[in-house]
Amino acid sequence: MKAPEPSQDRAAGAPGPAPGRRPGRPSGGVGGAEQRTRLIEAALALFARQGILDTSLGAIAREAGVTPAMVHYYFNTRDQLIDVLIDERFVPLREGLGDIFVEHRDDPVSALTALAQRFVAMGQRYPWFPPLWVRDVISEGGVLRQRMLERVGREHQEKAHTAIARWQREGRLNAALEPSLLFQSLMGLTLLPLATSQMWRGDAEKPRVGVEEIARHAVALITQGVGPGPVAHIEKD
Amino acid sequence: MKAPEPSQDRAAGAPGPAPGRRPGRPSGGVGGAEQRTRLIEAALALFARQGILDTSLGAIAREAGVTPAMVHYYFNTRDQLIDVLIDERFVPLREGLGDIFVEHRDDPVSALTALAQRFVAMGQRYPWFPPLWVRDVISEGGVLRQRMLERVGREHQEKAHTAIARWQREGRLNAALEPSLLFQSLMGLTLLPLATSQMWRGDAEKPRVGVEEIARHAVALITQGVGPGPVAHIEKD
Amino acid sequence: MKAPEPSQDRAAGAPGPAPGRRPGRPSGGVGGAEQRTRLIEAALALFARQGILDTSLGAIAREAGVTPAMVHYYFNTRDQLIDVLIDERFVPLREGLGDIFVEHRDDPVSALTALAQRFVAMGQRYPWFPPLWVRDVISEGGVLRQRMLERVGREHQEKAHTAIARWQREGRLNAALEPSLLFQSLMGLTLLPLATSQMWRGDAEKPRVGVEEIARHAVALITQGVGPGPVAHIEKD
Amino acid sequence: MKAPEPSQDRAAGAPGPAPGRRPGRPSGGVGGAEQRTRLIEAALALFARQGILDTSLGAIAREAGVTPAMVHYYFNTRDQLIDVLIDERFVPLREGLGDIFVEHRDDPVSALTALAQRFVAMGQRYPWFPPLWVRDVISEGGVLRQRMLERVGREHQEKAHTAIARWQREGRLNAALEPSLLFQSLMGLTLLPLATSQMWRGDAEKPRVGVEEIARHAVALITQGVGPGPVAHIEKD
DNA sequence: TATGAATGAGTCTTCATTCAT
DNA sequence: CATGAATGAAGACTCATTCAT
Repeated sequence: MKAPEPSQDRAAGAPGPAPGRRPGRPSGGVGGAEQRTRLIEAALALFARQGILDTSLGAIAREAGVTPAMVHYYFNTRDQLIDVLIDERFVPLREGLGDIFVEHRDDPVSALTALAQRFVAMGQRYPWFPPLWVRDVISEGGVLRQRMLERVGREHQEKAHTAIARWQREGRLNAALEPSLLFQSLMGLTLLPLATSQMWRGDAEKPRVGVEEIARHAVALITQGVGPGPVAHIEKD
Repeated sequence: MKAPEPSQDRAAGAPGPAPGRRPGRPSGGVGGAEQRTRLIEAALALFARQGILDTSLGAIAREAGVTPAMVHYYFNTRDQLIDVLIDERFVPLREGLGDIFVEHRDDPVSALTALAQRFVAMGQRYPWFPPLWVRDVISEGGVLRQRMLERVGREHQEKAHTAIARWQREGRLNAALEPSLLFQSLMGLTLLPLATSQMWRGDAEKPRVGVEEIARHAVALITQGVGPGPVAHIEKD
Repeated sequence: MKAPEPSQDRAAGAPGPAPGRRPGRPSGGVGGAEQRTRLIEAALALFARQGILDTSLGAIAREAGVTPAMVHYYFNTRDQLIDVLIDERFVPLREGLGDIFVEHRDDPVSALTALAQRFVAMGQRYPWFPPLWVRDVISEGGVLRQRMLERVGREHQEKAHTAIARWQREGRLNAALEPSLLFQSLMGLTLLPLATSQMWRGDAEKPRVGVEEIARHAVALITQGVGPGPVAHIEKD
Repeated sequence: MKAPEPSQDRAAGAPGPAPGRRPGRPSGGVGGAEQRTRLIEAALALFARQGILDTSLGAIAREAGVTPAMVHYYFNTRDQLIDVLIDERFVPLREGLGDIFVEHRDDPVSALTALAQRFVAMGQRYPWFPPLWVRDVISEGGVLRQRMLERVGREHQEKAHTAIARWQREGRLNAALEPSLLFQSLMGLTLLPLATSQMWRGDAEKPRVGVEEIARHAVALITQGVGPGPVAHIEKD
């Protein structure tokens, strides 16, 4: 209960000596900021592996080698931890994404190709990204989905849609595509296989399909479709 | 986890005898098998909405209008409920999928097109499928992923890979594609947007992108790629 | 975390046989409503002894010989338990209180005397009442204070004030008294000593001042004041 | 306990390094004794507002603008802080109280009147006193109750009882009163309304009943009782 | 003098599961 | 066939306290 402030029966429970230091690094200093980073990374790793909702703070603490109370010490609440993750790790990922549209303003195919390659590179560099994107960003009810929208808005998406629609009107892009789906398709073609392959886990067996293959496959699909490609053109000619 | 925000479901009527007398008719028979079906469907709906791990048996019972103990009565354990779901709902979905490869043996493009359309149709008919596929089948650590593999194996996939590779050798399919990724790409292009659009929820406002658009977009992408298409080329010529 | 619905890592933790029945009455039936009553009474006893905020649900459960989870089974949350207490135990206490004003409409002194005696009787019959009144009703920030106001409102108080003010105008009541304080004074003169004396605890040593003395003292004070009383009048005469 | 409602204090700035850099000046010296006094006063204010058991050391530190560790630095443990409060703030309040009995040795009515006025004055000067008296001194199980008894004993009370009893034997005081209750009655008539009125809180809206009214009411009640007073009687004659 | 870091214990709450009826 | 009662385990969060710096 405790309308404004907690703690009960406190008088009853004597302080207790609690002499035996048990877990974690009892002392020997790690440095505050360092510990915080360690926790953030542990959280990202576990969130990617198990999903956000299904990862307990205790699990994160264990992964980082500290007590669960430490997680609260640094982030106060689970929600705030997630907010930190979004602000410090997710939001920065978007950086420079818009530039691609600007640079390749007149060549949509190369723009989308660059975008696909960028996604793959991101997924390789930040292995937690693809799984989290799949599970907690695009899934309805995904934890990050709502928060990202709150924090970041739809601006970026809208811009992309506009650019795509323009290209279509100019006859530079397959007019049968749905502007609002293309972006997602690109991410799906790249991040989905990255999320599935366990390559980002240290202990996994050698994966059959590597980052290279994923990038090549995605680019091939978006540039040429599944058909036999240039050959077909030649034949047509 | 469980933030301090009051759980919506809890408010609706908790397990205890507390206030609301609880739903369902206490007696008056519904018929065993019927009840079982009702529970399975409630489970699918909730699993799709919230993810499997984040749906409690109590929530399922509430959704179906019975007591939590009933769920145990019919399925014994949580794990067994999931197994039932896989056997009775997921596995059947695969049925007839192989036929497409046979029917379109000599025309891979139309085969893949048919496949894409099939996925969209499946997603439309079984609205729980796309979200569950995204969250719990392809996501690493997804609950269904491991079990599906145990129960179903990779046979199907292997067969598809073989067919695709053959088409590539025969020059009928873009050779730059990765056989083991193509199938997943197809599903991604169709199920991903289906999972994201809330169209499967009855109470959602009219979505901007409907099933039609998703199918058309996917087909356009796989058949022609993002480029302006052969027609444009011809015109250019 | 868990936006709408809880439970995490559940998959990881196997059910476990939990063979050893430990506390409580493992079985042997107590009957639902009976248990509920038992819990309410345990709660009242502890709340009276330690205050509401400082009594943990665990303590209540222990007092009633059940697991803490049982408390939630019957009351869902702490707040709801308190609401039940208010509705089922506190509110009924007020019953018939207004009648006193009606019965003694023309004799304020006997009305207030009756009121004082009524308070003492209430405190004797429901030993949890005086301590709870002192700690959680009149104390600012007291848990019951706010809730009682929400549920019951000030109606009763207002009525009493009006009656008192009328008596004063009619010259039947000491005009120097403050109408809005008189009611509280009466309760203070009766419930305060009842709250302090531990007589309501079974294990206390024989108290020096019993219920009788408290009632007599309060009545004497309000009817005659501290002065030597009738004697003075006689002398005056 | 601690209901799900977000603790107001927590929002203000939790212990962790989380977001808000924390209050106070990190360095720049305030002077030890000064700091100690500030803490004592913060503690008194919060204890009065929320009760002793329900005020965390962290809340006190925050109120005083220092780190929670500082509280320990100055007082070692929670219990010792309370002891300091008793010794330095509560015990001194008693000072000079006995003199009243001596001064008005032969006029009990004016002695008790003076006493009542003294209580009101104390409550006005030390606004933390009435709430703490109600909640933590008179309430059974109140934190201060036991400690006060240990540190101060019943001496004072006994003396008062003796004086009162003597007056009664001498026919100067209403013989129907209970000596051991009179003192408490006096405090109840004065401190109780003082504790209830939020006047001691700076931000409260103008209270209807001020210190003046409380004093007048208490004096009127103890000197004349609730009846219309001797005057009325005389008139009747 | 002062504080950041860290922890163990405790609180409320939820949930899967069991069992007697 | 169905359910109410009950429980153990776990999770998030708070807090008093310690300690090295």
